[in-house]
Parts: sequence; C-alpha cells; structure tokens
Amino acid sequence: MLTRNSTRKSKSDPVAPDSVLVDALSGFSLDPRRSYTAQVHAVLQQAIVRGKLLPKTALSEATIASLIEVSRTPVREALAQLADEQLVLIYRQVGTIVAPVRLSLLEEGRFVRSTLECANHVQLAQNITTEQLTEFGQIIQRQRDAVSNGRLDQYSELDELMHKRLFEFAGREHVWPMLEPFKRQFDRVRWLLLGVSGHAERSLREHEQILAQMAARDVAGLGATVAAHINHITQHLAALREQAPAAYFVD
Amino acid sequence: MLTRNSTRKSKSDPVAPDSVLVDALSGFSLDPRRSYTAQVHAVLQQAIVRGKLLPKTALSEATIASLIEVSRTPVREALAQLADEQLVLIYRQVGTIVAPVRLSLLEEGRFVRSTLECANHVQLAQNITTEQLTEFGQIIQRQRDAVSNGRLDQYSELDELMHKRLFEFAGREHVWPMLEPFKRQFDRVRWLLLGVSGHAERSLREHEQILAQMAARDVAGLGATVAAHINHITQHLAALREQAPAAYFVD
DNA sequence: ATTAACACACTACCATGGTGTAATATGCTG
DNA sequence: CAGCATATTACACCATGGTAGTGTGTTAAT
Repeated sequence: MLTRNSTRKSKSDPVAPDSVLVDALSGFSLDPRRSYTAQVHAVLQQAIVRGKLLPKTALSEATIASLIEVSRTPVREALAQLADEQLVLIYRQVGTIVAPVRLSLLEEGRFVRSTLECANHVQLAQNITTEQLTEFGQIIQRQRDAVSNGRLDQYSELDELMHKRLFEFAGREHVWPMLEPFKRQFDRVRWLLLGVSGHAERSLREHEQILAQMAARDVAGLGATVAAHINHITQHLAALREQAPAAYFVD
Repeated sequence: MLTRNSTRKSKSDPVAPDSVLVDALSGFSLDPRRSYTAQVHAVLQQAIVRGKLLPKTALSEATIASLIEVSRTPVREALAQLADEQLVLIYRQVGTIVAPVRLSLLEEGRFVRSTLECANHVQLAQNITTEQLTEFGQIIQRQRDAVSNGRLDQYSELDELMHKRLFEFAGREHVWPMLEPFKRQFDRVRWLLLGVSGHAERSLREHEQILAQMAARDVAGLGATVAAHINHITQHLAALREQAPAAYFVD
C-alpha cells in the first residue's frame, strides 16, 4: 500500500532526513504567542500548495516535529486539518503523504466556484456602492504592480483578497472561507506546472474586465466573464495530464 | 467574557458535573477499532444538532473526557473539528462553549445551498438514468415510512442521504460533504424549535414533487421547487427570533 | 461602601511516553 | 530458489503530566 521511506540505505542508517523536507520547512521561526498548531498548518499548507512538497511525499509526525522544533501534538493536529482540506492523506497506523491531485475534486471545485461566484457577483453588481467599487479598483491596481514587478506570490495573495472581498461586499463573509480549499487546489496545480506562462497577466486582464462590467452593471457580460475566469482551470488540467508525472494525480 | 460554571456552590464543592452533559453523553460505548476522535466528534455533533446541548453550554476537555472515559487528547481534537464547523467556539486558554446560532451563517447557507442544489438538480434532470430514478423513488418511499411511523430521526438521516445521492448521481461526490455543515445548522434550528409541527410532512411532499418534476424533465418547475424547499429555513428563523431565548442566537 | 490588589482555580495548549497495528525485512523450511 | 512463518521497524493514535494565560472571588486599603 504505502511504500516506506525509499531513501533508507541500510537498517541502521541514522535518520538522514529527506532533504526535501528540510528545505521546505527551514527558515521559519515560531511565534510563541500564536497557536503552534495554526502555524504548523500554515507552513505545511503553503509548502504543499506552492509545490515545495510534491504529491506522495511522506510526512511523518515525528520527522516534521523535529524539523520545526515543536512536539508531535501540534503537528498531528495540523495534519488532521490538512486532511480535511484534501491536501494530505492519513493512513491510520501507517503514515501520511501529500495527497495526489484529484482531478474529480478540481472539476467539482470548478462547478462550485463557477456557480457561486457567478450568482454572487451578478447580484452584487446591482447593489454595489461607489466606496466598494473604489476599493475593488485599488486592489486591482495593487495586482498590476505585483505583476509588473514579477511578484507572483504577492499576486496570489491579492487574488485571494479580491475574491474574498467580493463576497463580503455582498454581505456574505462565510461563503469564501468555504471556497478557499477549492481555490488552493487550483493554485496547487498552477504551482506544480510552474510556470503556466502568462497566467497572471491573463488573470489580471479578466479582473479588470470584471471590474468594468460591474461598474457598468453589465449583468450578462459579467456572468460570462466570471465563469470563463474560473473555467480556465480546465485547460491547466489538460496540461497537467501531459506534463506531470502520472503519479502526481488520480482520477 | 465567559462566565464560569455557574452551578458551583462553594469553592470546594467536589466536581458535581453538569447534569446536562451527563445525560447528553451517557449511554454510549466506544468501539476500540474506530478512531476515538471521530467517535467523540460524532457524539458531540449529534448532541449539539439535536439540541441536547444548548447554545453557550460550557464544554471543557477534561469534563467531557472523564464523562465518556477517554483521554483529553481525542476530545480536544474533536472540539477543534466542531469549531471548524461552527458548532462550538473555542476561546484560547479560557474555555469552549456550544456556539450560539448565527443568523448570518444560516442566511448565507441558504444562499449557497439554494444556488448549488438548483444548479445541480436542474442539470441532473437532463441526464438522470432510470436506475437512478428508481433509487430516488425508493429513498422517498422509506421517508414516507419514517414519517408515518413518527420516526423523525430516521427521516432526518434519509433526508441527508437523498441530498447526498442527488449530487453523486450527477458525478459530484465532493460537493455535498461541503454543504453538510450548513445543513446541520439548519437542522439544529429545527431541533431547537422542537417542534416545527408538520415540517417533515411538508418536506416529504416537496421531495415527492422534486422526484416527479425530475422524472418529467420539468426543468423550470424543478428549480422553483428546490429553491422553495431550501428557503423554508427563513420562516424558521423568524420563529426562532420570537420563541427562543435571545442568548441562543446572534446577528 | 467602593475600589484596587491579590491569590486561586480552571482552562486550552503543548510535551512526551506508551501501545496496537500494518508493512517490511529476516530467517526458516520445502 | 520459492514460499511461508517470524521478527523488526515505523507509524498514527492515545494517555498523561506540565505550563502559561485568564477570569473570579476574596481580601485589603481607602
């Protein structure tokens, strides 16, 4: 079922931790005021989404705990959360690995996001205030800066911020947190395919179009743009099937 | 912020555990083959949703652990999961309480469920197979039996099963698990208002109508029925505001 | 009587040791 | 050499002790 650490040479080879893990988790200091569980969760989540930890990489409580110098308990709890988000797979009494990319999950995420974001944004377009429109515009301006500076990580954060705010503008603060796990699966595919050249540029242009159509109350056009914006993941999936090792994905 | 256990008489009164907790968690045996965390989670979740544990009831790791005779670790992990589902609120280093009903969360859940279930079911109506239609019909028959026997708990389980299967019929196994937390918030309101007389009967009639319209490929009518079916929660909310103690809900 | 300071009790949080289980490596037998 | 029993190892899971933080009740001072 689950192959053991294949880097082991002989039976008494002391530790020899996967170098993959060490540089994925190094350079990171703990803030004792915040919850260790949350911090470990954040670090691992980002490492997986950004492709530093590849699918099927073994993740053991003990190894991770010693690397980031916390006890096994917060690591264990962080892994449990990641399992909920479908980023790792926990096999009881056996081991934990980085989850392979599930194509069915991505397709369903596309359906969910496309449906909900269309419905929300179209409705928002009919009620949006001028203050909200200006904030929207400011976020997009910061996205332009990030793209022109080549800061893909910044762009990614601003992208999340924009999607979140568009739900909050419509008075729905709880909806986006539910969609975040899907978006992270999308982002993970893009980081694995690094790079899908020109993605940020195209994404930004679509954001600009959404802003324009929302300002113009162009409901029909807006729905089409939002759907198209999200449906691009499908093209990335095709690329993934060709370029990535078959072991990286299932379904 | 958080009032301590108010049943304490004097400072050295030994334990005297809240009788609310004991009969909410009694009569329950652990299966050592399954995860304790999952079992504790299930027990607490059902107790909260079914209204055995009322909003703002204090839940401490240690108390629960001693009551169901496991250590604090699986209890702690179960509570963390319940916090994710917005069924409890954890205040760090202070305490954990059963979450009050958040009206905004219910309203947003209504939006999410209404939007997604309409989209899914309408699309399904155009592709559904005869085998799937017969299984759908069988589930509804079992719902009829449950209602006529007055088994509200059985009806509740069959209701969940039906909603889940309707997504799976459309090839979307991951969508319903995401909507379950919202549905549980709905159910919780109904159990707190026990009883919203006649709910099961009306719900069943609407299920029958959905089946009929799906068999007839009546897309327009189906969308309206599904939306109406879910939007009933709004009426329960009005009842909650009147009947329930103000401390039970917020927003 | 009011308020400020203090001690206490209780909490969630983290560290660490022990246990059963599943997968692999080893030795034995044919 | 092949196949089966056995030992070993590594793992997630659970139990339990310790710690810092935070309300509460009491006391002391004004």
